Amino acid sequence: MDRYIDHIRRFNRAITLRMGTLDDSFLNLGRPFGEARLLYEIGPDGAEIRDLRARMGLDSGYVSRLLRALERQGLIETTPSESDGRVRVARLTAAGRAVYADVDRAGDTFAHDVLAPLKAEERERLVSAMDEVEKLMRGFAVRIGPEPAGGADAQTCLKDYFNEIAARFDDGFDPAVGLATGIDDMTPPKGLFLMARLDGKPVGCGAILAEPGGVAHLRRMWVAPEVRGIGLGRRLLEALEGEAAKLGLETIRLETNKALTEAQGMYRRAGYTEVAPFNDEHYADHWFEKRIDHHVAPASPV
Amino acid sequence: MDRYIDHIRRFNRAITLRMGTLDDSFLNLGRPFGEARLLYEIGPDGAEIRDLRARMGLDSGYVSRLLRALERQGLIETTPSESDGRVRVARLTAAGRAVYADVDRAGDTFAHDVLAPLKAEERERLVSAMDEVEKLMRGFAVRIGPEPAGGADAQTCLKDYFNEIAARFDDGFDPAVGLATGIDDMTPPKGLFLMARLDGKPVGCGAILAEPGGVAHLRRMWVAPEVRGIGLGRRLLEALEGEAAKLGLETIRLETNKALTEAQGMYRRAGYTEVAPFNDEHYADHWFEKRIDHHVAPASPV
DNA sequence: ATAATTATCTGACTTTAGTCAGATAAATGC
DNA sequence: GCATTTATCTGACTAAAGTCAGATAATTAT
Repeated sequence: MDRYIDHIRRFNRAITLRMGTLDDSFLNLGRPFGEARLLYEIGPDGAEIRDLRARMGLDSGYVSRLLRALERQGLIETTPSESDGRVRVARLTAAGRAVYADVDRAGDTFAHDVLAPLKAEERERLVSAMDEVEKLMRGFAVRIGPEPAGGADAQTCLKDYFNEIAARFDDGFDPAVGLATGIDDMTPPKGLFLMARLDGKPVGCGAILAEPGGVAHLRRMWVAPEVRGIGLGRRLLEALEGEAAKLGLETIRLETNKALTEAQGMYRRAGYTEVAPFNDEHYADHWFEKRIDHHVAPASPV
Repeated sequence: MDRYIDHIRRFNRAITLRMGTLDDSFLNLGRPFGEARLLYEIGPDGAEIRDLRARMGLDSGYVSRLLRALERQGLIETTPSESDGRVRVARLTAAGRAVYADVDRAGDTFAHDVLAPLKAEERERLVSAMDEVEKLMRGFAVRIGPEPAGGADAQTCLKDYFNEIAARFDDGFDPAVGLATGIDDMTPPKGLFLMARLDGKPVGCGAILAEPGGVAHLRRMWVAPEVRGIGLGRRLLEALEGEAAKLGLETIRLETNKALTEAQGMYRRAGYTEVAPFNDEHYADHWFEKRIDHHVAPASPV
C-alpha cells in the first residue's frame, strides 16, 4: 500500500506543477481568476445563478458582485428564469462568448504544448494512460448519499434505468405492469432513496423499502454505463445495506431479471443467496436474500 | 491531433476537480494557503530562502513577510547560512514539524482515499498509468535556456556528466587529460552554455564553442538519467543548433566516445555525418559534422 | 391569507496575495 | 580598496477574494 501511496503523491506533485501553467493561462487573460472562472462556468449555454453558486461553492454576495462586474464589462446579461421568478439566468453576450473562446483556447494551447514534444506513439500512450487514470480515479470521486426520490435528478436516473431494462429484458419493460413503487415508498419513513453522484452528475441510484417482518426490499438499483467496472455497484449495495441496518431491518431481499447476469453475479459475490419467489413481480426471474449483519461496521464512509 | 486534445482536456477537467479536494485539505488547516505552501516547501530538512524564492517564483518581499508570519507563530526559525552570510536558512521548529506532518498527512489521506475503492489489480493499473502520464508530461515541463556556465547548477550538471562518462568509458575519464573546455569558453562571446530544467531542477546541459571558420563545436552535452527516453536529447541538440544559427555559424561538429552508442544514434538521426577526426581529443572515437540550416526556423520555442 | 422559505442583491467589512521602491549588509569583481 | 552585485528585509501600497448582516421580491407551505 505504501508503494502505491508514494506513486500517487509523486503524481499529485508533478501534475499540480503542470496544471499550474494552465491556471496561469487562465490569469493571463488580463482578468481576475474568479471572473474568468465564473464566465467559463456560465458557458455558451448559460446557467442559473443558484446553480453556479452550488457548483462553485461560493457565497451568494460574492457571486452577485462578480456577475455585476461581468455585466458592466458587457460580457453577460441576466434575466429572470421563466419557471421561477426568483432565480436568474446568466447568459453570455457576443463579447462574452469571445472571451469564453479565449479561455477555452487556453485549454487547447495547454493540450497542444503537452503533445508537442511527443512522438506519435508516445501521444497514443499518453492519452490512454490519462484515460486509465481518469477512469480509476472516478470511483474515489463518486459520492453516495440519500436524496429525495421525487427530485429531478432522481427521476432522470429512474428514467434512464427504465430505458435500459426496457432494452435489455426479453419482453421489454412497462412500469405499469411491474410491481408499483411510488415516490413515497422510497421516502422516509416508508423507505429510502440513495443516489451516486460523480462531480455532481447523477451516475447511479438504488432504493430500499421497509416492509413488514424487518425486511428491506431493494429496488431500482442502477449504475450509469459510463461508470461501470469501477466497483460502484458494490459500493451502492453496501451503502443500501448500511442504511437498512441503521433502520434496524434484519433481512434484505430483491428480485431481478434473467437478462441482468452481471447484477446476479454481484449479488452472489456480496453474499446473497437465491431463494424461492417472495412476490409476483412480472419481470422477475430470480429472487435473492441476505441477512443484514449488525455487528460489522457499515460500509466505509461515502 | 484533435482527438488527443479532447482526451487531455477531459483529463485536465477531471483531475482539477479531484485535486481540488487536495487543495482544500491544504487550506483546512486553518492557515492561509501561501503560508502552508511555504512551510511545506521548507520541509523537514530546511531550505535557503533564495532557493524557496526561486522554486516558488515569489517576490522577495512577499516571502520575507510570510516567513516573518511563520516565525511569529513559532513554526520556523531562520539563521544565516554558514557559507554565505547574506543567505538565510529557514528551518522548522518542533511545532513547525508538527504542522508539516499535518499537511503531509493530507497528501497521504488523499492517496488513501483514491486507492480505497480499488481492487489490488486496479491499484496496480492506476499507479502504472500515473507513472506513464507523469513521465510523458515531463517533456512538456522541461525548459531549455542559456545560463552562466560558471553557476552552481551548471557545475553540478557538468560534474554529473563527468561522473557518468568516467563510469562508461573503457578507460575512465579525467577532465585534465581530455581537451580543456573552461567556463569562459562556454560563455559569450566565446561560446554558450544551455541548461535544461524540469520544475527548476537541472536535468541536462550542453555547450557550443564558437571556433574559427564559422564552426560551432558542440561539447558537454548531457541528459540526466531520470528524464531519458522523452526526446530531451533531441530538443537540447535542436536548441544548441538554433543558438549556433543565431550566432551566424555555418557548421556544427562534435566528437564522441564509442561507449555512447545511443548518442551516436541520435546524432545520425539528427542529420550528422561521421567525418575524419578534426581534433586529437583523447577520449574521442567518432567525429560528426552537420551544416547548419539557416533557412529553417530554429527549434520550437523552449 | 399569512407565515416561512428561497434566490438574489447591496453595503460594509476582513483577509490574503502580491507589487514596488528603497535600505542594509555581505560577498565578489577588478 | 572601492564599486558592483546579491540576498534579505521593511514600509507603503493595490487588487482580488471572500464573509456577514440585512433588504427585497417571488414562491411555497399551512
